[in-house]
Amino acid sequence: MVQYQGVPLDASFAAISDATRRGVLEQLARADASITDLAAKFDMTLTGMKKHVSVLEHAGLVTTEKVGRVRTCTLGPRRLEEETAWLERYRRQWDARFDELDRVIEGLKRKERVHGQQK
Amino acid sequence: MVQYQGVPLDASFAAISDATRRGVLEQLARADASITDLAAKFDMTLTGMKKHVSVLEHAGLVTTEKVGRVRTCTLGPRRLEEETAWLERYRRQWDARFDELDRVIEGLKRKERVHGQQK
DNA sequence: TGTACACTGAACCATATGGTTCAGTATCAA
DNA sequence: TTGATACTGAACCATATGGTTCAGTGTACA
Repeated sequence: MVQYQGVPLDASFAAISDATRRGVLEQLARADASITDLAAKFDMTLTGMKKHVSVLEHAGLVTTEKVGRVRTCTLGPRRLEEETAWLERYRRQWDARFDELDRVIEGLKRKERVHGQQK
Repeated sequence: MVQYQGVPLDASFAAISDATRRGVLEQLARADASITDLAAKFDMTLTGMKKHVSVLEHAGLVTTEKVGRVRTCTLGPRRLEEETAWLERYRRQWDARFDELDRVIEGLKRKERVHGQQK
């Protein structure tokens, strides 16, 4: 099986499998924000939001920097390129698989016709 | 915030956040398989593999049909289109965000130059 | 008929997840 | 210096996850 060497697909797909975290990413795409900002926006405690941000940070999707009291969150370096690539490859395989099935079915139909003629 | 009405992004992203399940999908892209086949391929008990297949099935990524003793697993109807769309939209926002940052930085540099001249 | 096979469900286990509260620490501002 | 703000870490909770074993049920086949 393919090993996806060092590519943390697990971590990033898990990170974006949560609606709150997807929302945080979209928010940060509009503007940087503090933990307090995000906690307010998503109606959650600071501690709760901190955990979500940590998950996103570990997945490389967000970077943070603390200046004074405030930790500012920014979109991280990763653009979900490997994830997009995986999905696109999967879709190509999916298409290929169903094209193949179509051919198999066509083959069966053809055989059926021949069979019918032989009767 | 966007609501993704009825679109089970959570379920599908969670489903593909597991390496075993991604492997199962790739396997099924090559050929249909029984639970026993998959369990053997991924060195797992039947019960364990059944659970993974159930997760994929609930996410609409796999369909199964039991004939006699054997449950055959096939790629499901969903091609991860919504998921791909979400990722692509995110990447566009990411790009836009960093273009904007570039402009801001350019602006600061320009100001800095003007400031320097005023001294 | 009897035996082997393929799956299924229940129960269990360890760990992770998504949240909270509470008790800090550090910083800002008056 | 005092008080408010912003975060952080520990502890806790309920539930989910990823796996197992064990005890079935139903099917195929000699």
